[in-house]
Amino acid sequence: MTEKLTPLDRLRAKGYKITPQRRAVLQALAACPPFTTAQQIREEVQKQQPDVSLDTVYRNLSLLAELDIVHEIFRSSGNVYELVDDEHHHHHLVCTECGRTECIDICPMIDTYEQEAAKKGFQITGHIFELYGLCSQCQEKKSHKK
Amino acid sequence: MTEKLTPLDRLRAKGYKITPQRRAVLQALAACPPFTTAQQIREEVQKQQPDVSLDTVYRNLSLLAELDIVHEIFRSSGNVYELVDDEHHHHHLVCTECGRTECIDICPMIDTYEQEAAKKGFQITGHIFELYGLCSQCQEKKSHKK
DNA sequence: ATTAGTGCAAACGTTTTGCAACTAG
DNA sequence: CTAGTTGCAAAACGTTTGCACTAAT
Repeated sequence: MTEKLTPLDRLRAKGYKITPQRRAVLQALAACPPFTTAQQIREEVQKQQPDVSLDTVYRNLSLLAELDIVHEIFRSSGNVYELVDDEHHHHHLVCTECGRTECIDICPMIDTYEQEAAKKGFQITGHIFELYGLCSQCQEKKSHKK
Repeated sequence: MTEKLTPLDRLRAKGYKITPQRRAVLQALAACPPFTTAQQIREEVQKQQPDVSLDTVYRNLSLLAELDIVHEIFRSSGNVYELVDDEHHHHHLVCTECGRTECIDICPMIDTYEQEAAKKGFQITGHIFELYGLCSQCQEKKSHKK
């Protein structure tokens, strides 16, 4: 079993260099909640390394996503990122009005899907499951308005 | 039971006007496969109404998405759209290398999630479930390369 | 020494906007 | 008539890129 390497080790193993910027991005990812934008990650990074540019953050996030160290999730208002955490796999419940996000611990991913995908020749590498709805506050606002 | 209204009826019921452009967008959506970009929809629209502008297409897609007549799905390279089809509810299996997309008919959405969401005060309005993987062709390419 | 990584600025593509003209109801 | 809708052009936004310079190995 080849596992439990730290992100840094995995980078090294692939021949990537460990720069202060890269370390900082990884630290920022650990410090940020799930679903953080590149901008927010940059702000977190800059607390420690004030001169890291936004494009370096993007380049590193792309690299980390490629290596499956972070999840990259697409949103209309920009992509969001979160450190992959196999220990605490979870999904999200997002309010479509205000963006409030809650975690859901139940994962719908079952063997049936692997099989279904295999039938079509696919080898599954990941999945996204997101629930959309209205949080209690936004439900109230809506009912007042109408 | 209030249902089975056509998209046009639903627009009318909400007080929106039925313009030729709006009709054309709806027709284009019906003619396009799932996961179509705004650009592609515009091209389809222009086959019949050559002068429809891209921003009109966007405005209508946003409106239709708000009314739950179309699904708007976020992709890093731009959002994609598909007509909501309650008869054939499905999810997608996307190749992360080439973008090839297959439909999956099994839906993971079960009452447990509604309950889980309700506990957190959310009222669920929708969900996204997407499987990512490598299609057979891209699996081959990858194994050759390495 | 060599190659990967960085910062800068400029480019890119998608989506949104302000506005004046238009049109469906 | 008049509120909603359109087309245009320009702007906004997140993201990517080319380049010369720097730094990790």
